[in-house]
Amino acid sequence: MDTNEKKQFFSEHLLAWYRKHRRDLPWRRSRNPYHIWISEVMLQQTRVDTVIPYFHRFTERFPTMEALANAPEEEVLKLWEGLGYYSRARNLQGAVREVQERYGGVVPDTLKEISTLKGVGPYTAGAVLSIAYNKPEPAVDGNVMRVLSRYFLIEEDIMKIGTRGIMEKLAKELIPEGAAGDFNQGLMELGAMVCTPRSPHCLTCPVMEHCAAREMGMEEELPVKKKAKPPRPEYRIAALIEGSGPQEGHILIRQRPQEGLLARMWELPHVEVPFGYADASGVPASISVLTEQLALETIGIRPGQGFMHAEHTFSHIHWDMQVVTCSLEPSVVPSGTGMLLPSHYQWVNRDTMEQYAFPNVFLKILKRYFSL
DNA sequence: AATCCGGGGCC
DNA sequence: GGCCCAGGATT
Repeated sequence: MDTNEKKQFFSEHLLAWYRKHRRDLPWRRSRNPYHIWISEVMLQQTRVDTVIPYFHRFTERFPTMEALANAPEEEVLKLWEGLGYYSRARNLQGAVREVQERYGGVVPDTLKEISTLKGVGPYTAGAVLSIAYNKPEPAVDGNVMRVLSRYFLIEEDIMKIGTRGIMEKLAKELIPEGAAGDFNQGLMELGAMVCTPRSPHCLTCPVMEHCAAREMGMEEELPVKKKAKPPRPEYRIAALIEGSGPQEGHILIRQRPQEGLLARMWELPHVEVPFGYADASGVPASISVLTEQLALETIGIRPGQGFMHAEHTFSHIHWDMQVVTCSLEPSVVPSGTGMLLPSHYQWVNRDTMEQYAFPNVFLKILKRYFSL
């Protein structure tokens, strides 16, 4: 059997398998390019089970591009809370506004145009074009690279930028006439359900007969993937600043800067401390770093007790955080300005905190504090 | 080409 | 508790 026959076998059997075994997912009930676009952005780096409830809430609140375009950014961020990679949400809203203004409210159906939109890279472009418009464009994600690397025994490192190009060329050749959407979804469905990273279910695979990796007994060794660098550790101390008087029952939170890590999300005031300050015995030393830093922002605090320890891993940073309760102490701040709250600070209680978008690590701390 | 961006599941 | 998964933007 030559290469072309293997390709044809693959395309035919995969397509038939998908049409029989496809999962009934919310976004597969829609032909709305906007809804399909939302699902593809949410599905970047995020598994199906996690995305489903977010997709329902998001499309219910923003059923049309007009609704999303006109919404305040904080509300979009709040609906994205917990999903991570928050620039996806900001880019999506920006791109939808662009579609409203530049494309008359219609998601573009050409590779050139759709690729100019914020947050729409080669994968998302191919996915939306093929699924929403049935255009014969490849949509190569991690699932697809795993499936193709195994079936065709491709041993290039999939973390390399050039490997994706090889995969896209191959994936495009495989698309059956008039069935781009189903075929691309089938490729991803196979990767998710059968051709899994570990312990692939080869015995139920529709293309096992001609899978090169399977023939060689190499299915577990593929795809080849260079290991990522471990995240660098950062030691931090965070303050649960408890209000008194009119602010009884409230905690002070602040909004992060416009750019960078967790941009514009809300958080507990906290500072990075040097290594060695933040372990259990080092808490007293790190507290003074916290007090001094907040004093510079005109927030005077008197540290209280350790409340909890929290860890959070990003792809490139690991936060190791001690959380302490504090009370306000205006006298810590020189020149008596301590009672004026900087505008990016805000008091919240267990009810009003619902209005602000927090990264998961702070959400956990606040929920425990308020016994939610 | 390398780094910056979250968060969750599996064993 | 350690390992794996991984698109897009930026530099």
